[in-house]
Amino acid sequence: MRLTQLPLTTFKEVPADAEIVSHQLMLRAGLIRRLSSGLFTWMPLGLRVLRKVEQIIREEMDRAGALEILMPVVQPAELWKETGRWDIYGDLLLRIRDRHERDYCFAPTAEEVVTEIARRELRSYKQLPVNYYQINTKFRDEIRPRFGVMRAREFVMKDAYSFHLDQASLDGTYERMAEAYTRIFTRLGLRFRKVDAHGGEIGGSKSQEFHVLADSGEDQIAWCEGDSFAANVELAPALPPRLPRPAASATPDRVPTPGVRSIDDVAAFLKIGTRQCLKTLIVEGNEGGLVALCLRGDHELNPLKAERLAGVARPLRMAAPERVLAELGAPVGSLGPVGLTIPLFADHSAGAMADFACGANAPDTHLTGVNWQRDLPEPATHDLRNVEAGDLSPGGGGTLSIARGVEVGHIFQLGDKYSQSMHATVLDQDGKERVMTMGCYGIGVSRIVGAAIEQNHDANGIIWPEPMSPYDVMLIELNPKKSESVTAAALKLYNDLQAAGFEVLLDDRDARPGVKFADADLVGITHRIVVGERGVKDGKAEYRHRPTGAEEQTALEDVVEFLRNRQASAARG
RNA sequence: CGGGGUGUAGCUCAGCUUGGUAGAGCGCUUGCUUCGGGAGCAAGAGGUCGCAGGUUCGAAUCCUGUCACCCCGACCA
Repeated sequence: MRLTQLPLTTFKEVPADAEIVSHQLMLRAGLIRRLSSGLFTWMPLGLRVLRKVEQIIREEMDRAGALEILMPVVQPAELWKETGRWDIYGDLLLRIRDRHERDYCFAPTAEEVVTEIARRELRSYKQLPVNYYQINTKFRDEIRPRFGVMRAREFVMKDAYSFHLDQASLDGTYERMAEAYTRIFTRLGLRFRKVDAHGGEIGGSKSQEFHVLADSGEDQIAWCEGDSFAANVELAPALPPRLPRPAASATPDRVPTPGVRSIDDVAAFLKIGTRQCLKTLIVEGNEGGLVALCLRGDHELNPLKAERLAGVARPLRMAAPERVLAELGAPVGSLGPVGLTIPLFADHSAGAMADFACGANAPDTHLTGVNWQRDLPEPATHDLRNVEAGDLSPGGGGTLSIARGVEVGHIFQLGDKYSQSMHATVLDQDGKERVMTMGCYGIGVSRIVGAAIEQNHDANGIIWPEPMSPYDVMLIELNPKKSESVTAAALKLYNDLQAAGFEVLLDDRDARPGVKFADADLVGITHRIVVGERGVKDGKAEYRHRPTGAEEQTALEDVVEFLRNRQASAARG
């Protein structure tokens, strides 16, 4: 493709409504254009990237034995009513009505439709297992779309659904999908991690997520180098401290702390570390009352863990500050476990504290030198906090590392949640009707494009992992109007490279060199070849590798060979 | 949906407090000079100031309503 034929509009300035780099760069490089909140047009260059991602996914899904189908994006309400999700799914589901006043929705996912297909098509255990997949548009009416393509309302997802007679078969396909995903993200050239996850609202039991590592990621994941432990921080168990609680040594004291509220304030005011402070959080109980949760001051509450406690409301809700003040007689900033009459749960680490500071349950007052057992009853301890870097791994192999990630893939074992309610059955060996068991496997295709940029960019622009690069080669001819020999050399290279199977983007615009270089960096194509008067005189072209910035000269007639070697060495890794 | 903020040229923004008939930089068009990391000069095109009401002799500016977008929270590929 010649740039004179492709109207590429790039921006020097950062669009005001884009917050994260990937969104900014995608807009600046002309990959996408926003139509409306959470709705984007994929422009020619962006679409090429999206298609490359799709293709790799398609190849690996096919290799893993999955069957590609294409389901409607508009789905009838009746199916969703069968599983009950018409009512449960809520406002995320975009509902529409046709001319006959019949209800439909725009697919946020396709369990219902695929289960409908399966119950019609699959009759015998001999046909199982079957794994259907599609790469298709989804719509979720997110409360707050943001981060460009990373959380759009309309997006491209690869969704797969497998059907089995028994758990063993499901386990097998689940593992094959985990392997396929690992191959996909490896082939895409992304740094990623597979972690244990919780199933969310889709239901089911076993579930793992694939995260592209990026500092801007919304999720935190924890893993241990020394063992196989890897989990979303939501799920990672925090082990009780190894050392027993130190003996009480301080004498209890009551300290006026006017205006001191947060743990940081308390620690600073008392001139102690936040880990010497105990924080008391009040959440709603499941029978209308309140429940207290105690954590070490430097720890963070894990809501998922807390809502599993007996007596705690699900989902977890923090108690309103007014209610806390009214029922406990102290504002949120001055609470502590001493003398509390509501049910109390302490995190393991909180239970291991000695001589700690905490609120006194009186306005603007704190206690210091407090000790369990001596000053208040021994608490029931549970795992209530998020793990932190340096915590012991539950796998026993050492300590945990923590990083941020963007969730780009999620695999689940669904069990019979959908097949049961939709009565998707086959006959088994004994001629008995059996409800199939299911797995489902998603990849956020369009999100991968954003995540890849989050992970791979510099001050000048995007740095595509080679497999995602919209073109193989960015060919730049410098000052085309000035020198016919340059134009001729560039054109010959353009044709030769294409004949050799390379996808080439030729910058034949009548623009200044600086503009071309800047655009090339912004767009981020892996290999760049410059043909200019200087080099052409000596029969040379100049090569530059976008990811490393490494430059080399090569004879014009050797460029094809040169790039072949480059690609080969990249493929070897 | 709750809280905060913004809507002025394709993009980034100024002008609004104190009403007087629309601006800058980048981009775009044309010409000349330039030409190896976002050129210079000159001449242009381009905006019913988000929309609708209201106040006023007069509204981008003040008032009311409305819509859109962005940020913070719960959700997720």
